[in-house]
Amino acid sequence: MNDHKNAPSPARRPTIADVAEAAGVSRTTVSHALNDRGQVDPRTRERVKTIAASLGYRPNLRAQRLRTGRSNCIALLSSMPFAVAGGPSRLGFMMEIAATATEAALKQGLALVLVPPMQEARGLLDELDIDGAVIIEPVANDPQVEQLQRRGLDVISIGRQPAMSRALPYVDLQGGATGRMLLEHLRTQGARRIALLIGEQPRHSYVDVEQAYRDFCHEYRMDCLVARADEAGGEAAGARACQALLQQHPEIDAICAPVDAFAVGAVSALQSLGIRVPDDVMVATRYDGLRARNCTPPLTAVDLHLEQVASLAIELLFEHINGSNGRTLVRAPAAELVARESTRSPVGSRSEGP
Amino acid sequence: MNDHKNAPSPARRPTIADVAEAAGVSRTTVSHALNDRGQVDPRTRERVKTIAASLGYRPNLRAQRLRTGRSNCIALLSSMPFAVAGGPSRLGFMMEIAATATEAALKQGLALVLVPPMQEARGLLDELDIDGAVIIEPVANDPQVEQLQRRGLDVISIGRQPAMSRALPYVDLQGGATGRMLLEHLRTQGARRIALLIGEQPRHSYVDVEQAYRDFCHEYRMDCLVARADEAGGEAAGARACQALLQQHPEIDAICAPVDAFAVGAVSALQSLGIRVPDDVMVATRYDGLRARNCTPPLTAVDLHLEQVASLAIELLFEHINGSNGRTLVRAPAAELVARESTRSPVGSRSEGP
DNA sequence: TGGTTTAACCAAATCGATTTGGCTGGTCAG
DNA sequence: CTGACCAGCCAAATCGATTTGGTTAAACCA
Repeated sequence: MNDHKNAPSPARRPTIADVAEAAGVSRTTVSHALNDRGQVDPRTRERVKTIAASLGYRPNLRAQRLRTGRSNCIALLSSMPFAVAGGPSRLGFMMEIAATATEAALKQGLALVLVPPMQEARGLLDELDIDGAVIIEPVANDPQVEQLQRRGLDVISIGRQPAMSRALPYVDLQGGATGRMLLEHLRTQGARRIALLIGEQPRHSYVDVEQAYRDFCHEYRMDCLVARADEAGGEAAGARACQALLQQHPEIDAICAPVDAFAVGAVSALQSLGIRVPDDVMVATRYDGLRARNCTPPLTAVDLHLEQVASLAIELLFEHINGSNGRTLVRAPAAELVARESTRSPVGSRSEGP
Repeated sequence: MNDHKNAPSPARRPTIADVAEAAGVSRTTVSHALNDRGQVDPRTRERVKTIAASLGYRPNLRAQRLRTGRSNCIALLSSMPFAVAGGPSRLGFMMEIAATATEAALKQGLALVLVPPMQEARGLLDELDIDGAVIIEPVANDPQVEQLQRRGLDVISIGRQPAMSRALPYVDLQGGATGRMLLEHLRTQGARRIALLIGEQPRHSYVDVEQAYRDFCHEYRMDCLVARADEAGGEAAGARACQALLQQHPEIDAICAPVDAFAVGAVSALQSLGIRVPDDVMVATRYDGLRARNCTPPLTAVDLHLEQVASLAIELLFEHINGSNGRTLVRAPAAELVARESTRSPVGSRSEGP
């Protein structure tokens, strides 16, 4: 049972000590040789590398991490409840970003772990051995962000964290410009009394789009009609908010609802009230996901270029992990409108004659 | 600059030694007390726990992992090229499983890292500090599986690994039954000359569905028409295969294409040939994802209950990681047909009379 | 009383790397 | 010839936990 020096146990992975012995040098020299550090004779360096390779040596990651204090692992989280972030099919904003981010991360040698937006995850957040995190559209004073920062981790966000004295470094999604684009589109299509339906939470996209909306209303001398729904309520909350909105303001002829779940909820509320989309009321949303495309009618939305956004986010986080001189802001590529049936001008299908 | 014993540096996280000193016991006792191991006076145990909590002590994960040899981290991988697994929007089978699996994993205290199906990931697979992995529909002699097993990691698969003397433990997706269901549905809808379009790779779902198809053909005295396309080619490959198939066999009145990318490719090939779906040729697929639903016409597909499949997979892997007596097989819940326009019976729109 | 058992605790080894702070012996300037 | 300097190498400390193999004193038994 005893392992004698000259009877190496067959299954064990070779360690740096094995390489050192085989090469007839010290562990220090092996470490230096393999990592291209320190003063090592070039010939020795080569020899060590060859021997290490022939032994199939791979450094033990756990040991390396304990010593260096790095885990080469980052987390991706969203503070949106899954009712909005994922929906029944669990595919949405977060997953779309996750798919690209994980690729981008691996290219930098980082593994990406997914943290689902669920309550139980909170306790487990501290158990995660990570170097940093990307958080999607955090709210002001986001508890997850605070929890991560308390651990001294680098955190960056996709979409600015609103109302913070010192915001996280972030990828700017330019919510204002995107909102403006949707509103202009609705107006071009003929809408004159546009309402805004956003979430209650202090999220950058709501704040920015609301500002854009107010500016827009002011310019065109339109009444400001802002309704709010609770994100956790998902589509149903959107439907309720829409219903209340129409009761108070039956004159509305378009709804801009950046959250896709709210937009879809609004459509179903409209339809159950016998109001036609887009003929009577147009609907537009921001995130161009499964929901927007599968809606009847399909919803006009915005291509945010999430793939590039995700890559930029990983790059940004990487900068901050490696030295503290990373940028505090990266601009996402300009969003593009994807016009669909839900905002089609009622030409020809108009219910009233000229 | 020196840290004197009585001047604790402010930022440093407390270690087990700090707790030991504060409690006036040894590190051993602290470890035993906190982990409910060893012989420790119940009063001491309580006291240590209280002190640890008041100091905000959390064990260093990297140290724990080096010592215990566990990382509490698992990987999710797919051997399907992204052209099929994800597509342009990167949302698909893998991401749908990922979303649920990451939740299920966290509940077991495991972090889940996503490994995208890309070539560059191969080199990085060895850098991943994981206890085990879930692989989606591996092919026979899957290189990723081999790479993981060489490291001595536990690997389980979603969908049986075909043609292996000793298959991985797996969640049985029952490809045969699912295929049978699709074929029976097509027949019920009036199809009499059904072709099968599958991938070239030795994947369980192809093998099983092909077997089911051959049995089906035999029972109903139908000709066997099996076309194959290369997964890496995505929709285009499906379209080409479909085109070739119809040139040779213009009598075909239905196509069963388990891979959604192939099915969508087939539809576009049919349409460009002036063949109507479903009136002239019906199309059905297996994975009910974005592609199937967004296709015009929407494709009949199968609800595989991927959420439950993902949870079962995590459970299974967990069993194997904790002791070697895990089950070798778990059955997925029965799949359900989701009938859509692509297989609607041509009642009323029939081109030929009775 | 002498000997065995047991509860309670601890010092030191251990995991496998990196890093600090040396120690050599040779070269070169003064 | 002496001291400074440097290339090349190594022993030991270090990271922060867990685990092994004790020691001590009290309890128990014949």
